[in-house]
Amino acid sequence: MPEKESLKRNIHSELALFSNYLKRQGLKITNQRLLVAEKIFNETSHFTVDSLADSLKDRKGEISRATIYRIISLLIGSGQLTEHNFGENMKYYEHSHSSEHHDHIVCLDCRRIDEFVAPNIEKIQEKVAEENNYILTEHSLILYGNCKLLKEKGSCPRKNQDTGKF
Amino acid sequence: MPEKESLKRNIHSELALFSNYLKRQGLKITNQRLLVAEKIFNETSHFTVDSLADSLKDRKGEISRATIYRIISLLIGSGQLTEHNFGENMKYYEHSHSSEHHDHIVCLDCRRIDEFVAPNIEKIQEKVAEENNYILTEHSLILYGNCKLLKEKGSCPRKNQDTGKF
DNA sequence: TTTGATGCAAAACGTTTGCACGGCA
DNA sequence: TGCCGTGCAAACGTTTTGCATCAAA
Repeated sequence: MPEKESLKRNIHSELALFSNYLKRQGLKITNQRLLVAEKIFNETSHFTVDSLADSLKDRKGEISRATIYRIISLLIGSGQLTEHNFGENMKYYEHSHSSEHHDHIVCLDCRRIDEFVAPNIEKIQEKVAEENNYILTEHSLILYGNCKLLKEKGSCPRKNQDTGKF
Repeated sequence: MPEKESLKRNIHSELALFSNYLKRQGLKITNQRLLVAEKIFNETSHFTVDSLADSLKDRKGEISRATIYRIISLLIGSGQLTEHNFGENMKYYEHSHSSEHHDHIVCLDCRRIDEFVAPNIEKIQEKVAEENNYILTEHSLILYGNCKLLKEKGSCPRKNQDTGKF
């Protein structure tokens, strides 16, 4: 797929989407909201509130954590942000691109998070839900393991640049 | 399967297993450890530290939360307890019976948690891990939805004894 | 001008830990 | 007796909230 180009283009339409959402809800379009939303739409991977706050520090006039949390709620409400629980004490977030649904595989060595798509699993999930008399609305599938390549090298360089967290 | 009978029998062997584990580790066998372990082995479903603490209140001499947390760690260490993240801020636990591995389906109406077994999914997971160059060590699959039966009845009675979460 | 948004600090929440006391081995 | 386990309260890390101030509409 065409990478950089379509990414840039999407950020504008994502911001427009978000603005429309705010208007529709009778909410105000503020600098903070646009700034945080843009930052999030530019993220290429999974992030935490902590890492987001860090990456926003250089912006003129820091944005408070309280505000970041509140904006994250809004973006989840607008359907543009997805929340993940990777078994830690803090939440991870991911810009929900309109692309295909995916699940995650997490390396227990270095906390690297990879994505994969498994249409077969999705189908079976539907069947399972049906069998159990549930109407399926969402799911969370996380695989945990160790990257083979890292194993070969002994351990991962990222393992030691540890933030203390994942 | 034969229900009540085998359950009772298992609790004794589970307690023996736990005692042996403690001895092997050079740890002491205390009243609190036996009491909490027994309570957990008697649980038929998923529970939280909160619900566990509640159900232990009537025992002579309450057991402190700190101790409960510490005993839970031990039971996870002995392989007799499994920790789950169901997307809430608190952890759920489940006595890991030696029975077949299962995954969970959670009702967003009433927080009911059902279990299911899907060997096909397990197989695909192995394949996915292989394709991504991971050695799979564990996984978490949670389906979220609404029980059909509850839908038919309008809503679930349990829905209103809400804890405010989910 | 009006009302909602922000920043700050404090609270909330589940969980962990330091420490003095108590009980198993 | 020695040493580990316990209970208490305080600490912790993440997230939420009350409130006075600020800015979008």
